[in-house]
Amino acid sequence: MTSVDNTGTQRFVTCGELGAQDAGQRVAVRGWVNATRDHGGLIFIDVRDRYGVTQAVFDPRTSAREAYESAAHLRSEDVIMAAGTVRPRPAGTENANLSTGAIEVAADALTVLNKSKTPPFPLHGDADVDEALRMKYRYIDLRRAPMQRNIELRHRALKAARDYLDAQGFLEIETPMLIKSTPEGARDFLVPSRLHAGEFYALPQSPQLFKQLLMVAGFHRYFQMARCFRDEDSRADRQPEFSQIDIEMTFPTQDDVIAVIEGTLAHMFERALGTHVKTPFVRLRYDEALADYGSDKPDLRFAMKLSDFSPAFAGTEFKIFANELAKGHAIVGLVDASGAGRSRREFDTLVQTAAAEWGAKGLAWIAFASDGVKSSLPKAALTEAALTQVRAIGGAGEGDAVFFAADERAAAQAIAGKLRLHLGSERGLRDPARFEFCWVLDFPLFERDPESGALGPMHHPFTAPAPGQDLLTGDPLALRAQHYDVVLNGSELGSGSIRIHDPNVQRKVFELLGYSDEQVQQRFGFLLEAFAYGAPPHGGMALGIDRIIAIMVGAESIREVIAFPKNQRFQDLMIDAPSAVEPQSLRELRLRVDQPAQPSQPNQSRSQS
RNA sequence: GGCGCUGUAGCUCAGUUGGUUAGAGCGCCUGCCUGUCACGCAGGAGGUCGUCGGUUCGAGCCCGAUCAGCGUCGCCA
Repeated sequence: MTSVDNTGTQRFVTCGELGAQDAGQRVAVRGWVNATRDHGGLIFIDVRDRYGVTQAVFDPRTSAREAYESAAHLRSEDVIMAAGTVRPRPAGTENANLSTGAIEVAADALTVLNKSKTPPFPLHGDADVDEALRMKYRYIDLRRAPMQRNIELRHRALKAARDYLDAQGFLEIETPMLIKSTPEGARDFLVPSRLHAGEFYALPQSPQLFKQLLMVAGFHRYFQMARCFRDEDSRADRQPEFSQIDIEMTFPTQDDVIAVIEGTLAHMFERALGTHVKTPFVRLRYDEALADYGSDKPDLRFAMKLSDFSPAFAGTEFKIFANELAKGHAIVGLVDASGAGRSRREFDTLVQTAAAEWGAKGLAWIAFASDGVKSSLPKAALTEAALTQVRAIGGAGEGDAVFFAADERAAAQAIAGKLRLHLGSERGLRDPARFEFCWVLDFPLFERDPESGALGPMHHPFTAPAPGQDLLTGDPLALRAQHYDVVLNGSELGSGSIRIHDPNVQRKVFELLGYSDEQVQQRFGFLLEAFAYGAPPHGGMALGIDRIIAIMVGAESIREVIAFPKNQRFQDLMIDAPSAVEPQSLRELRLRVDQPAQPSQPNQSRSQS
């Protein structure tokens, strides 16, 4: 092993910075062995770091003998330092795929800083490696170029958001992680207190109450890159801990908050991606979003709006539709342009998908084919008047197909909305490189739990009702909120609202939600107390960082943009968490576990050592 | 918690109707190779077919259970 000389005549450089202008310079590169090409004579070593790849060449005629022999034994992922002279590559051997492809380092010295075992999976190439294996060796997975890109882009985007918000007068303020558990909303992660045996902290589901108190405290404009924790059952693309850009401001109108969020997002996309985002974003009312797109987070990358076909079938004697309409339900559908050419089998598959995956009771269709009208519906439904109206309502012509879901209006819209997304994907209309933002406004203040029938907050119980409504008379479900969602490509990026600052209004809302005075006092007493000491009007928003970055980089999963994510069962396969603790720890906490300790066996089937 | 898919070499995957010694590409090891760049060529090693049980003369393949991973729904103010 040859040491790099320490004469100070060499310059340490990254693997991405050398170019033709550096020819003749004496340099040392440090990094990982990306690939080796041993020609028996010449040995090429690709050295990799975050910045790129640089080719080092060892030549038996010019390199020190020790260095040359050492180079012959290099393997993937060894960590080395190679020193030598930068020279242009011989004509015709330049590599246009590398930023440093015009030059190479004619290496005469080599230090092996650390050998590597053979990595458990290849670092280059596009092979789809088992995600559990990637997670167990996340530090290796993160060396791969796409992951390095994702993590760096995340940094750039968050830096852009910080810079923008700072320039707008927002202060970044941290809020506590050990807080009080409240039974509303998602399940809390609990942290036992040793000093107060039998009592627990909760990890925050969001800094919601603290940011409101910061407004009461007069900080005017607050933001935080906040970590949030929710102990819910796992689901696709959900992490037990996730990050939000949490924002709150004093004396805002809804438009003020919207302008700040639009500016923040536009700045993030501009600085991290180089993508110009048009502002202001399109605004949709909640009812309008549901009616046109069957979703409160519409994907506006394509049109294909839904229509209400109820009038077309109002006069027909087809029992199923007639019964639904008699119950006040709706027949919601959409036109599948040029869809009449689908085979019977394709139609059947769609109908089955609708039933199995979207919870549809049924899905009817009419195809206006060139050789006549075909349909899953019986003749009773297909009167000339009905067909004429279907064409008129949907704007359907020959060659088109029309789908219909008959159900309660909200359910029919939801099914048609899912079909819309399905057809959009099928037709390649959901281009991940396009970014279509919108706002959804005028949400209801409350929603009814379909099972318990109880009234619950649509957003959270601190959301202010729209002005000019009487809270105490009339249907609470008809009340509108000053609540707004920002949506990108069919994903909700964030939710916000103008908050209630009047303790009397807050009490009325709690009352409508059915909270008893004792419950309110116990859970939110400190908030009402604070509001009694001069609470300014305030409002804000929280943006889901992981989702935003995932959409920016076109990743399918937020796990691709989180350095150390947990798996679908919320385990960390690398450090093996969660895991049992020492009995002594439990004794100190005065806890007894009501379940025999499971011997920890993470990743059993794949475990190597 | 429900449902679905998957589990074969270090990695990605084949494996026919249940039938002799379970294969390929990449990786790994050895040798050759002086302009390659995921170098090339030759040879070699490497397997509890996730686990347990059952059916069978015989199971990678069929049946049951179980574990694990992923997807999806409930749930997530």
